[in-house]
Amino acid sequence: MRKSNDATDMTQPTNNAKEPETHFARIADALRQRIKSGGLRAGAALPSERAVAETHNVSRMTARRALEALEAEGLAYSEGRRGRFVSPARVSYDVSQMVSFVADAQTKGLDLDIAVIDAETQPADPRVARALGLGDDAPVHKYTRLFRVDGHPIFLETEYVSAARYPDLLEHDLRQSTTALLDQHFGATARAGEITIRMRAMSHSEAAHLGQSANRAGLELEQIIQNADGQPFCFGRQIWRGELAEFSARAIVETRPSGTSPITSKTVRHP
Amino acid sequence: MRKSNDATDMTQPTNNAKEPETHFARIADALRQRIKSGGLRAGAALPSERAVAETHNVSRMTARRALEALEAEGLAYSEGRRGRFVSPARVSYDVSQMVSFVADAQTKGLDLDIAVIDAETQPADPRVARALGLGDDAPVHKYTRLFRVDGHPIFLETEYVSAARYPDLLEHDLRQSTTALLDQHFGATARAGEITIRMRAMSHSEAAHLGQSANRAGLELEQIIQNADGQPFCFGRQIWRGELAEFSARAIVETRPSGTSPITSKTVRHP
DNA sequence: AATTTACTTTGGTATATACCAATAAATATC
DNA sequence: GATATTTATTGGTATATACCAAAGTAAATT
Repeated sequence: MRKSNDATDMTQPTNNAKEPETHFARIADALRQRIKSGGLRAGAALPSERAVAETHNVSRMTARRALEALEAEGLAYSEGRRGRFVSPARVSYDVSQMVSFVADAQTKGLDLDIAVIDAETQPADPRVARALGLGDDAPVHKYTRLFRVDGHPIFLETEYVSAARYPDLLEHDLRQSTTALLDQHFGATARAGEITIRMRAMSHSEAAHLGQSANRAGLELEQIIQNADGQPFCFGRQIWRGELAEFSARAIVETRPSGTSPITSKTVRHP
Repeated sequence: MRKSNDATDMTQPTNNAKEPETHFARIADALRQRIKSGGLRAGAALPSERAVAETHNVSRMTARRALEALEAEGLAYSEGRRGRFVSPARVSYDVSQMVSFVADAQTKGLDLDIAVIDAETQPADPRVARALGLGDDAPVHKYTRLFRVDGHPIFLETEYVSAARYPDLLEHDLRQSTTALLDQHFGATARAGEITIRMRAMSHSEAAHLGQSANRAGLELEQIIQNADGQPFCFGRQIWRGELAEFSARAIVETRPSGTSPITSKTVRHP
């Protein structure tokens, strides 16, 4: 069952402005109802474009627009030429408590599995070198892994660590938490992390690994993991299927702004 | 100029797998180049669908797909029937240091302006009541504001606070930081916050306020702001234009998991 | 000079059609 | 019974066309 996305429309200034109510929107509404009412549950196949076109007496392109609308909402996803399916519930990831999704997923009892897509050692590019505090072209281990929950690909991660510091890392089984691995075998304990989250489009190959069609938007999560001395020792970049995830964090207001300087408001354009 | 989105494709296992190279993809490439090379800078209008169709000798629908691909990447955005334009650089928001975007934006010297869309007092719905620790149907102030940076609508926020605790809040000018407002006039000081970030589609009216076409995906940021006693006093929901923002956070690993129990890896499906 | 009117451009929606490649299912072959 | 082979289904791409409403521009009118 889908976790109700109770993000009710925020802007209802008492007006019940009639929605455009185009043709494809009505069809999308109908399908949306079938999903919400439980007629189509998570994992179930949606009717094909041609089927929707016929039952609603519209052209296939219009049926397609309706189905794509559901995709955009995250209610459904496409598996290429296999068909479209109802999305499962979102997975929550608390980024401020733990730096490892694996550990977080474990405590929640999720059926997680990890596949190693690629692993190699190569010179660090400028961005990676900067993040890890290494010199340019310093050797780094780079490994890409695909994470699945209940069989659904959910995100793709590429991590970088210094090859000089952790020489035989790639000899270990990478299908586990690397923070745990680095902790146990190399004494590198995660103490803090800097995380950046942004929305961006997936590349062709990323989309392919995640079972998505190209040009889909996803969430990129970039993190630099530091040890007790504040030294960064692991840099990672994840691309998540945006409709399947949500990230939570706890913020602490440390720097009590002295007096909280009066904030001047700017002019308003639509008064 | 666009901040280089140095999210280089993560999955390049030495293979230079030829991209599908469809017709619309080639056109998108050409436009992408014009943007990256500076030929089209932030704010500039992209050629219209019909213009692209003519110069590349394709149908308008194919030209449209190319332009929509750029939108999906965040390189461009559509302003309805006004045309498509090159996106400005992303705005960064540090969610772990400050609970207020206004304060964060100020320190960065951004040209921020706030427009009040709606403000009213009404009984709390269950979700809001739960977040604020109030009884159901307790009166709350609800106000919706549109935030712009350099004239670009960037996010829409609806906040809820107890009307009983802060009776005349709506009498004040809401075109400023409400955390500052609550702090100065009511002694409610933000100390911590719980934040959730997820990707979702915008509603029609949200998209309209943000100058977007319908069914666009955006980033929802939900936050519960607490005072020094851990009591929640402000609940807010923001919907951001995903291509214009990025969120950063700092995580601290507090609970040192004793021994870091060995993590069993699951079976891999694509070995 | 300010306002109204007419025209043009633009993206959004919609139809009808066509071909392709990957997938899945049914069928024939060994 | 396991293995090829054929067939049907599906989403992805592409074309050509058409109408609409909103937005911008130019011309005519007051």
